[in-house]
Amino acid sequence: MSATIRDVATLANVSPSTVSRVIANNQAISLETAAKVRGAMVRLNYVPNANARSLAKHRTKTIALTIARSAEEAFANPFFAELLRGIASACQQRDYKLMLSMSSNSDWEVKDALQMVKGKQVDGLILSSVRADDFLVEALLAEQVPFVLIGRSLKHHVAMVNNDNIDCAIQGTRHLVERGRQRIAFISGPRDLVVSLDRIEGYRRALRASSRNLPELVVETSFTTAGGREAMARLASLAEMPDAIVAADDVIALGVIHWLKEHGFAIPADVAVIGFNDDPMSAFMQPALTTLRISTYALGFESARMLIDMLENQSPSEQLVIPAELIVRQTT
Amino acid sequence: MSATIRDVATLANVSPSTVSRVIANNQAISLETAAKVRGAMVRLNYVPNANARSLAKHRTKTIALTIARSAEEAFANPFFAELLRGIASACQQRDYKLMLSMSSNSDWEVKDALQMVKGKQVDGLILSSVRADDFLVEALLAEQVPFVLIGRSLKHHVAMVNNDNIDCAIQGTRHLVERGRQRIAFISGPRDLVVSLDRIEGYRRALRASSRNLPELVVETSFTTAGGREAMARLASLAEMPDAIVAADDVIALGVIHWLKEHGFAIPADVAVIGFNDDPMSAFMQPALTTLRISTYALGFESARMLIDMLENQSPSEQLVIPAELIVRQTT
DNA sequence: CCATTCTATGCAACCGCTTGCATAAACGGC
DNA sequence: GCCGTTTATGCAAGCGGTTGCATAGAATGG
Repeated sequence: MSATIRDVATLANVSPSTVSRVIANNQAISLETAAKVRGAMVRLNYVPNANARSLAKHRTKTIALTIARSAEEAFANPFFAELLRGIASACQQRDYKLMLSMSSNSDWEVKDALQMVKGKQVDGLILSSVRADDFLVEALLAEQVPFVLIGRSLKHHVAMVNNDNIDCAIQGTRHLVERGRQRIAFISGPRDLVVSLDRIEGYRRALRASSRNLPELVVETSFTTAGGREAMARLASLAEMPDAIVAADDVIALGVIHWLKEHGFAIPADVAVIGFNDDPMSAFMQPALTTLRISTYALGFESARMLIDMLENQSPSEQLVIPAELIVRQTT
Repeated sequence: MSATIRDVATLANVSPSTVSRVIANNQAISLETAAKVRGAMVRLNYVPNANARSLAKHRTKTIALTIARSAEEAFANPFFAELLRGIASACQQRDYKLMLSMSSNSDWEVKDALQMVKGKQVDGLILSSVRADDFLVEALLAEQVPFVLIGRSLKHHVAMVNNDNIDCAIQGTRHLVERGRQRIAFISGPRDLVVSLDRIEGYRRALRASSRNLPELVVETSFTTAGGREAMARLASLAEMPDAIVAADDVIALGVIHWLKEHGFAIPADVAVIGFNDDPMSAFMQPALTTLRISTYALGFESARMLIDMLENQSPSEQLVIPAELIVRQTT
């Protein structure tokens, strides 16, 4: 077994409390004693037991990210990789550990998240991909668990970091309207996610605002490349094919582009395409994808920072909106 | 504060030990008592404190994945996303939690990993991207920490799951040789990684085996798209430009292709390209990328499974090699 | 019917660290 | 030189579980 605080105490000829105070950088401890104890710690290669510490202090310095999809699917989308990058980076800066929780079904998700927090494995949660009917949010609120949302809740005022997805969709759609497109279709992600509802809403508003009486055309699919292909195929089988697509995600857009190329359509001449996220690959596609850069990394970084702030200073929960930007490239 | 085992005990009119035994599914407890206790647990919404439990049992049911790059870079490459997918899935199956540790510099990496294990936050580690001079492996070995490697160690016999990277590179290179290419260059990832050394080795062997006396041409870059572009630019500035590229990673290959298209080279007519990994995007690139499918997901899944097996049965450490497959698409 | 074994449960020590309170020594003021 | 502060450290009771050992009562056997 590894050395305990008692071993250190014995070696340094002090009491365990003193060692504990040295660890905590308590000012009451004299410099000589502290030095003596530190010496003993390195000599014994001592590392404090985090469990014992958490048990006594009621804090773990660990947060968890919950991803509300099955492990099988979650990371197929680069969005999560980017998000994680941002979160990990903030954790590193603040000396927090990061746990991951993924689950496919909603019950399991709630159970797992609650267990981690109530079981005192983590101090708080970051929730990604918020559903419209969010049981988890309600459960966490009921249990007074500190958490921050990536996205926004339809019903509750909670800490969150989000994009203005309605506005994003307006920007993207308006861009196509301005390019003179006549049949602008929207390919949405799953409609049980708030982000999907918001983007659909923005799309609709932009069309209505256009004063050109453009038809609304919304289809739903999953946030995958395959989903994009399939949705595009459905749209293409319509009486009149769209001449522009707003895809709710870059990977969907990738699928769309792939389908279009395979079937001999020119982009953007025949069909213009616009995506969401500005995934790292999007600049490198052929043709390079016009997209809404939502700063996924910042979303992740800020959510972790906010959560840790809440945990440490009990500072009030914020509502942060990360600005997005339309990146015009070759597909429009 | 949430309910403790004592609260449950009081409510159920038994001792804490009995409750503990019910939690552990101890057979000695009578069915009635167990039912009574379970009733009390749900009534109190009881969740055992994982810290107290770990402290007493010396086990956490948590493992960590260490990623030996800075948080900033690690997830730019879809390889890690796929890997994580596999690991998370195995953890879910076996009811383990997953922690993440990322670090840019080697000292920090060792410190962080050791701290997690010696601090009893996790029971074992999965190490990704093994360096040639692996301090971490040696440190872990010295401390008798359970771990499994993704990749292989040059110096130590340890639990690992790997591809036969030498063979992969041979397959890929031979494929180009057979297509009659004359100047086959290899773009490697950082040479301090074992995987890089192995792939270079395979490339060399394949060329030598070709009996056509083909020149060896190796350049090094990072595992990024930008790295691929830059490396290709370097190769193109040579007296004689290569007519085939083996890229040690699909994202590198993507950068190569991008550079080639921009500069008006036809693929594969002028230059053939082959990658490694079969990232999800690779099938969808234009032209679709020929690549070695190394089953990244399986790599992750198996490594977690193996680690948990070791942890639970003290079963001997295995050495697993995941087969790879050459996927021929349009770039060769 | 009593001794013996078995079954189900309780007691209490322990896992390793933190922290409120107590205290001895050092200090300062008069 | 005495007393009230201040300073540095120790004591011991937690934090919330687990588990070896003891034991009361039930079951078994002769």
